[in-house]
Amino acid sequence: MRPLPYEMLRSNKINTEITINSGQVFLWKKYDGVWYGLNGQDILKINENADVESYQNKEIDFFRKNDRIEHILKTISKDKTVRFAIEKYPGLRIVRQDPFQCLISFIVSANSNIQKIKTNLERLSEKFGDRVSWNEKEFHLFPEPKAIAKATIEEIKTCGLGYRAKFVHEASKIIQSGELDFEYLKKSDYLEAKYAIQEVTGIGNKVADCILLFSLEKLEAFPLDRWMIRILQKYYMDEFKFETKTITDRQYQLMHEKIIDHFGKYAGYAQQFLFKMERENYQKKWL
DNA sequence: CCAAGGCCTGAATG
DNA sequence: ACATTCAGGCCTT
Repeated sequence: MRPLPYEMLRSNKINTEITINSGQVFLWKKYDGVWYGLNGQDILKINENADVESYQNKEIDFFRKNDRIEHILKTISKDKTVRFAIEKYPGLRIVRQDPFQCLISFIVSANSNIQKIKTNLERLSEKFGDRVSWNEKEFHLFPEPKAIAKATIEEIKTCGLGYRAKFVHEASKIIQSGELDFEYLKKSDYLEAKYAIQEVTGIGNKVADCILLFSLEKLEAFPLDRWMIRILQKYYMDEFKFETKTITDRQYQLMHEKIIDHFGKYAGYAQQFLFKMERENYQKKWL
């Protein structure tokens, strides 16, 4: 199999624009050509080189620069489809998010669309997050668990969450109580962590995998949403074909096992490249 | 176990 | 205009 171009693996340059617009994060904005993003109780400012400045002066490896990206890209380059995607978006990365914000974000994402998810989360932050200013700009931090936990479901609904408001409320209470401990989950193995967070109503297979991949250090998580199923059917095996509208737990799990067999333990990175590729293809049809 | 139906909301379609 | 449909699923029956 043809190896990836040497220069690409060497250059190792992160494309912040593409990474931010790859469906992983929702609360990022450009001010005067500079990206600012909410990350829990922190705000991140990034420059063209993906250097991160933290409002809280924290050391955050947001773009996972410590991952052995060259090794990972080689490992997941198992077929021409992923290789094409990697060659097209070599600077795409998976980010390391604040777990609570990530968890709430993807509960909100269920049966929704990016534009609406953004609006919902912005309103949630405005209503329940602390207001701060930084570099002469006003921000609302992402709400702390307790701030949402003590709100009523009706108040949460004013952010446009609909039936998800109840889930968001419940999740916040669980996190606040310490019943779910993110630091512990980061150290747990994939399945243990997945079972644990799926106890929260509103977190099913797909949402759980997003949370695990983007905030809990589980690079083998491979979120299977509508898009990914379509991609797998289109470019991969017929085994990924479904006649039914809903995918059962068992089907999801079997699919994930096949995916790990194919891509290996960094499958989550493969998912991100495939997803980005197909989304761009789709959008072009409408531009 | 599996499959169908309903769900907040708002933008896009007809 | 207005009604349907559908969108990065999930839960209940």
